[in-house]
Amino acid sequence: MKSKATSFDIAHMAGVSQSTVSRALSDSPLVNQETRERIKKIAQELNYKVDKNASNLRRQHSQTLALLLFEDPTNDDSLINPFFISMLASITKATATAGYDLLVSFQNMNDDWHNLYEDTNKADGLILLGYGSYTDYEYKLSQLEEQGTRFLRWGAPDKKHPGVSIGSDNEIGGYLMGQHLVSLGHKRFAFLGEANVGAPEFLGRLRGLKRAMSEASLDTTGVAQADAISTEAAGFEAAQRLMQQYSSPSDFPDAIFCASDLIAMGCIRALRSQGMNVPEDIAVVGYDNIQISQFATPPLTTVLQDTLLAGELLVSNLLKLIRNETVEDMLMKPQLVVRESCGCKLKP
Amino acid sequence: MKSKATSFDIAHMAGVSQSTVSRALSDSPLVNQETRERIKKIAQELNYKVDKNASNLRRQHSQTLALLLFEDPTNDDSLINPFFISMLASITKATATAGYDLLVSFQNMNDDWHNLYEDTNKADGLILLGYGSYTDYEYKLSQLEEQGTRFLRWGAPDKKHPGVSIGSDNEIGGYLMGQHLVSLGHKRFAFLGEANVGAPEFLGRLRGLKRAMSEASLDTTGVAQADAISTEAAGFEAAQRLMQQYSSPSDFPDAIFCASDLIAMGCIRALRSQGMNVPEDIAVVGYDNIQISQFATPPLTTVLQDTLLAGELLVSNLLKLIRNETVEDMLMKPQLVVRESCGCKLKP
DNA sequence: CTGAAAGCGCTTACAG
DNA sequence: CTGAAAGCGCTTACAG
Repeated sequence: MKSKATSFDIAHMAGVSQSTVSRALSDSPLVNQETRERIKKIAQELNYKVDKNASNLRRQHSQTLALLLFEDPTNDDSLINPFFISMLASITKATATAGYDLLVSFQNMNDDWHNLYEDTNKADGLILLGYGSYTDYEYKLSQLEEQGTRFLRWGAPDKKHPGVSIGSDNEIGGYLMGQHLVSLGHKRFAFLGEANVGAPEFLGRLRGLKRAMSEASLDTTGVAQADAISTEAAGFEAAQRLMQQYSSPSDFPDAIFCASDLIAMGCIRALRSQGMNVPEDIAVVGYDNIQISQFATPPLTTVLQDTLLAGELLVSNLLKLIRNETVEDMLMKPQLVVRESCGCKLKP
Repeated sequence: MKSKATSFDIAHMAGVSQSTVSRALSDSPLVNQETRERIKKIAQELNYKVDKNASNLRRQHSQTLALLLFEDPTNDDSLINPFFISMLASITKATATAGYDLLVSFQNMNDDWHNLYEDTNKADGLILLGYGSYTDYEYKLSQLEEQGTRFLRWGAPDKKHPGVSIGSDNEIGGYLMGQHLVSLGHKRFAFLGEANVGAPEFLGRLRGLKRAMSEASLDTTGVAQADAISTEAAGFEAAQRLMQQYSSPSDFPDAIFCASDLIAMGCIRALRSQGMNVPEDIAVVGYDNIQISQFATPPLTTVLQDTLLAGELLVSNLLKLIRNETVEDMLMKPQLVVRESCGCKLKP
């Protein structure tokens, strides 16, 4: 294993100075075309690559972005939210397209965050990706801001929090779903998913549902609800708890709006285990349009968030921040995906 | 945004030399305890962090690992194999535990691989994670080896390929499943999944199945097969093609061994759409034990690969390689997970 | 235990 | 268009 070539080796072989090698390899117009080509050929033969540590140190930036994934602490590793995975994939892609590298780290919100990368000049900027409220972490966010760290947050814009955020409009998502459900003739609803300030996404979806109900002159006070984090198992349990709230099956809701597809799948399993059929006896819908939702039985009616676009926006806006351009909060509009679990094939 | 503090700033404030600051911060025993504490306190107040670029440049290593994920080119981003996701999570965790950072990149096997990180000193070693054969990439692997790049490959050990690999024993996995299926009384089998040299994992699973059949004196020549990559959609189509191979339903196999859980889920959907019930009419089993397999209808009998352990082994062995220790190929033993889709609740 | 100094491999003013 | 030189912020022999 021979030690790696440096720009001095190339310079020596090409009979030029090291500065010229550096310029040639970075395609500086300052260097003679013929010289440039000669240098590049030698570099290739030696399999020379610019040392990023040296280059970054000198240029004072790292040409890499860091992604901090905050998973619900109750989840174990195997249960990474599929929605995050799509985001991970699209962020990775967008980062590479922009010529940056990506450092990935799964963080616990309660962790020390020592590895914030930007502190150590390992990354030029941070993307924070997690469900839930950032309320508990305001101090950390303020600290980031104070240090001049460039970061972007996935989630609902919230003027109370430091930093810029890009998110999907959950209220509209819930509203679109509510409208559809109402148009199908459903009148009594239940909501499965945490509905508290710690889960602003879910809360927004519920709010949208209620708005659609109000517009259809339905009474929103009777919407039953049971807490669930975004897992299949939590959805299963929440559905069981929900059912116990009703004294008799005749009181059951027409439709259950689940705050995520994973919850919806657990809900359907719970209903089935009680002998109920979806959507014949009761409609169940989800949110996220995760990969398997279309293959569920029945295929899930859900709300799609454009993760591809989201990843691109996150990356391009972080890059803007790094270039010291101003960036505004953004809210993306989600889209309804109608399949079978809402009962639309049966009731209209 | 004030510019970041350097070790010289700390030194100035502490009234010591910069060397001492550097030593104190790296917990060198050479520095006086009281001095060390004073320096550390100042560093914390200034929110000082060692510049990794400078440190890495000086120490000639980056304290980071790179993960190159090779996805089946036919898949789009949203369809990342769930098995890979578990591996990603466990590798991330193991890397962090070892005090390293992780660079992640989704690569197309056909790409140029310019970002190999190790070339550019951005990473100390590489983990290659992908399904399928490395045959087409032997040249690139040799090149890696030639350059002295430390890398480890997930997959079946293959003496023909350069580098060390860590993998799961697919032949044993298939064998365990085959044994179980045979013990349940199934006699005629089909296999869903690519069975060619380009898919050594799948091939190994099929081989294991056939070994179990042979041991039970079943004729292995009659095992029907249809190609499928590891997606639900491919499983669906493959199952349809498979069924067309039989002239009448009475010829149908007793059990279909799918090369992955995703394929199995597609297969079940296809059978169901033809009016067949799983496992009453036909048993279907998968491989991987992905998250949703336990929630499928029916819950999937499958083979579990310990991704947590796999991630840890990949990281710890790569670290050994980096320390110039010798590392041997490893094969992990998979485990049978019996649920309902094999018909075990019904036939025994 | 501490400090002065060299040097990791680049990029980029500065001078020609 | 090219080269000599400075310097990015560290770590670590070397000398005391």
